[in-house]
Amino acid sequence: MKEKDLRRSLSVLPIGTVMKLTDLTARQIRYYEEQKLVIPKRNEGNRRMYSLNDIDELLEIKDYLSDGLNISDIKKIYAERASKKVEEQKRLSKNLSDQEARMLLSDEIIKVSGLNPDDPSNNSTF
Amino acid sequence: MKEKDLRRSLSVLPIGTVMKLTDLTARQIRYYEEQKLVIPKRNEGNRRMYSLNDIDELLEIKDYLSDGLNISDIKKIYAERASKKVEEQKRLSKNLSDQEARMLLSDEIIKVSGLNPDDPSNNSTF
DNA sequence: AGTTCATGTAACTTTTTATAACATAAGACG
DNA sequence: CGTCTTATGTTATAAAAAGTTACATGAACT
Repeated sequence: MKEKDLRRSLSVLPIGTVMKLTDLTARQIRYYEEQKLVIPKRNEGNRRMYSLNDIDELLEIKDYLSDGLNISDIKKIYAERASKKVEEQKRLSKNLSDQEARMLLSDEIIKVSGLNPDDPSNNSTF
Repeated sequence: MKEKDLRRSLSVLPIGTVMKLTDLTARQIRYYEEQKLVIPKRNEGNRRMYSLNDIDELLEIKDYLSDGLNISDIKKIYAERASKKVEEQKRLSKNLSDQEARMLLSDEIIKVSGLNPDDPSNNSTF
């Protein structure tokens, strides 16, 4: 389900909302960014804008920390996960047809360019 | 799917985000509120906070307006829809057991009280 | 020509967020 | 024990975002 991924990766939430949703302080959220754990997009005015995926990551970090792990432990977990993803990616790319490759590319373009509010097929944005 | 409804009704988006998502100006969004079409929640600092449902309504209003309807036409459509909902509600309430009624009530309480960030069953917020 | 509707714009205030610097409690550790 | 590190709190200051209010305006209607 590709569309859901898109929605979840839209950076639309300001830090105040994230604070409420995660029950973290702004200080904590910015600190985890400083530690390169969750790096939000910025809007034109330099405000941090978070996605639903970012929220999930922050909640995960919160859990790990309360379980006694420290930031570098968490970084290791993320590194592990990332390398697994790369492997999976390699495995998949072996049997991608040109057609499929084009589709994935267009998905990426949509993600980078943001929403297209005039597209009438976007009945429900989320 | 009740959980999805809850997510969609969470007021988490500031007006700036809504502007981008709907391609409406702040003036337009506030005007539709003045006309009682989409009335957002407010945060502690009096800022308007919108839900995903609000976004959908705004997009619908935008469509209707560009189709040549005016605000009072749209109000009529909404009134129509609301009365249908009331009928449906009446019809359903006929065969609700006490058990079901209690469940619906607890759903309402959750909605009104906002998120419970400490509930460990909330694995993914959205 | 005058009125209404939907929207633009400008002025001014309050709230939110950013950055940076200093402070500190709790553990780790020689 | 004293010191260092880690994660977080606090405070000061600046800038961006958003609130309200009032006035302006083009298009459509009568």
